[in-house]
Amino acid sequence: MSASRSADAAVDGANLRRPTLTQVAAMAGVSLKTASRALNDEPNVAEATGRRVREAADVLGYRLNGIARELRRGATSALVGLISGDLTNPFYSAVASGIERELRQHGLQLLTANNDEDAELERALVDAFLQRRVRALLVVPSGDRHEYLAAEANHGVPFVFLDRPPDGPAADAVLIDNAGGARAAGAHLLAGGHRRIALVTDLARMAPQRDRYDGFVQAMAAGGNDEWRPYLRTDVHDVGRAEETVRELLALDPAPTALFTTNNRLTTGALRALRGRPGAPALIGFDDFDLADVIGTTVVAHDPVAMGREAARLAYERISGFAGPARTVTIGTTLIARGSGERPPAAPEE
Amino acid sequence: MSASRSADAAVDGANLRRPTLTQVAAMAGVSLKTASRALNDEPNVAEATGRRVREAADVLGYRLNGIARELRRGATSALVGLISGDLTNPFYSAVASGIERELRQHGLQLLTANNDEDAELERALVDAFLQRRVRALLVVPSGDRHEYLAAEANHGVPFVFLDRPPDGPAADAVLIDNAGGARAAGAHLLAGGHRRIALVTDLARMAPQRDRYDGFVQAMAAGGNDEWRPYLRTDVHDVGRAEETVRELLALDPAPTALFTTNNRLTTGALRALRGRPGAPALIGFDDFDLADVIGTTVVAHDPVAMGREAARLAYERISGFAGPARTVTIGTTLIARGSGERPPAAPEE
DNA sequence: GCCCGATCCGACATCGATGTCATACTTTTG
DNA sequence: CAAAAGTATGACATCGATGTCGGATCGGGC
Repeated sequence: MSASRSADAAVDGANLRRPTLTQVAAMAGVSLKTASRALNDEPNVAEATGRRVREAADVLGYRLNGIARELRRGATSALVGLISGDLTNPFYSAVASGIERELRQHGLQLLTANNDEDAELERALVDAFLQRRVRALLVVPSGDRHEYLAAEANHGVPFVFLDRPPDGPAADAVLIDNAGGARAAGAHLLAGGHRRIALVTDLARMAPQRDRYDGFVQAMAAGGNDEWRPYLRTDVHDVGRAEETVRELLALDPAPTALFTTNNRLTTGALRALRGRPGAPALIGFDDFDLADVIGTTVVAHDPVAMGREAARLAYERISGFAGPARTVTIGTTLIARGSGERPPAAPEE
Repeated sequence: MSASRSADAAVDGANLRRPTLTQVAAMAGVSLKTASRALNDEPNVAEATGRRVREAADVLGYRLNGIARELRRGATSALVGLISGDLTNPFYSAVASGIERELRQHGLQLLTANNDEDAELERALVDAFLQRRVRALLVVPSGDRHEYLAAEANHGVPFVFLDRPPDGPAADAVLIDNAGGARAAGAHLLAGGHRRIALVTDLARMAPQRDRYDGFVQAMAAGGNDEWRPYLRTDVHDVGRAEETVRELLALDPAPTALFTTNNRLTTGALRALRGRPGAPALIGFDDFDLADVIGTTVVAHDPVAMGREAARLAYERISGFAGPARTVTIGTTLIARGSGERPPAAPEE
């Protein structure tokens, strides 16, 4: 993850070297250390001396070299890394926003990277971040296999997992009550009189998806309903496929009278498929989204910004010295009825 | 923007010190330099020696100290900073995503910070980033006053402005064809037979808003329409206010037959106000958004991910040594008709 | 007129890596 | 077989800041 050769080569030509503290000191006619003292507002610097130093710094356009300072101060930066999926997914960007806000209060900076949902890349990113000496690392893991973190987890850099539990060593985590949310959705549809309920899920290798599946199944079992099984569709990963899948489901005979989509992407696909369709089935989506109120979509909502905030909080506590056992924070869900989930099953036949 | 005292104090207790190269060398029974050579795959290291060093590194859990390396290599990091508004706004997160993807190809890392639309904070962030020795700085300025960058712009760190032109020294910029897009929207509504067109804009201190206003006015002038003036509402900054404002507009007599909202937030507010309203006015929004197709909202679309990509490209060229004059890349807009902008004016009276 | 503590300042070591140069030991080569 | 060339290694300086410690200066108190 270091800069490519071509960049390294070119930079020398482009970046005029910035003035160093030594130069400032020279211009002010004082020693290096005195200049340092003056600019850091340390005590025991004569008024006049301080002024001279500050003036010199100003004239030269001096800017402290944070890299050198960090090295001297203990080789640990004020950075916290976040590795997640693409920020164009509002879930990830909301999480990032929550993290950033919380970190800022503690003078920490957020470094973001996209794992492209690729475990190999993710691993490389972790490595790069650790080399950068981040104070903590927040990860929304791409898949399930992250034992590779075991080697790191106990080496002093706190890890916090978001949305997916660590499967290897114990580590702090912030999770969503996936099963609970899905149970609520299932129960809500059953209560509405639905039996033929289609379940559309994303990749089963992602733990939250499995949990949502489980929750839904529990609700069905509790309601003594088995008619949903023919309408199960798993491992649907993008919006386009979701739209297609829902179209196919609607073409079945008998068609499902309700749909439960287990994340925002799938819900988007479903909404596209349902668009302008008379007698559309009921729909509940996991994850709230912008304008769901306008569209009238019933969702299982949770608070991704809070997730980020909590994760950052856990990380900060570790940074500050907390050494207790791994903790898990669970973010609750709320079913928000907006109409789509309350549509009754269509009359038996046409 | 350095870490707070409390954090600094606590860390010492928490972070076990990571092993240094010197320790690895000692364990392998070689000199510091030889260990360095071995781990960096430099030539002239005996096979057996290399193995011993790598083993020692492995056992100790050694991880190279990027901070020290950077200091030695030239005190310039592989980081690029982005200062923008809140990532929960999909516009900013899309921009960030485009930037991140482009940078990654060049081995650069993105450091993000939220300016909270506050000029003072923004300034502090710029300072913090420069101290961190970022290779380039991408900024979506909070306001118009950013002359404070003048001092920096010519000190070797390339600046790229996004969405708002630099008002001080010449610098690279990536802008949207705001006036053009707004003209198109205005013309589209006029062509649809509208005369009483409401214009709802965000804070006039933001250049893009002024440009969109100007474009709209040009379209009106070209169409010889003056009836829009009573329906102008400016400096509407959040979703709630936008919703309110639109409600008020609709209560007027005569009510406007069409609306043009000049960014995604305002459009969201308008959609809320219009929700379930029979005989709703036509609506065009600036900025495309998720599910606009489902809702059927006509928008002036552009590509924020491309904006990010272009900005990162400009920055990378500077980093690589390009020293030519400041460049401006303009991102085009497309009017996407989805229904809301094509609703005809209501019949004269009820 | 001398001692003492406070104040101001600077020389030097240090953080953890890499670059330069010197050196010991091999291997080629003429 | 001696000279030249090449390989493997280490000692030391260095990047730009901060921490330690000791020296100079100054004002007061006796």
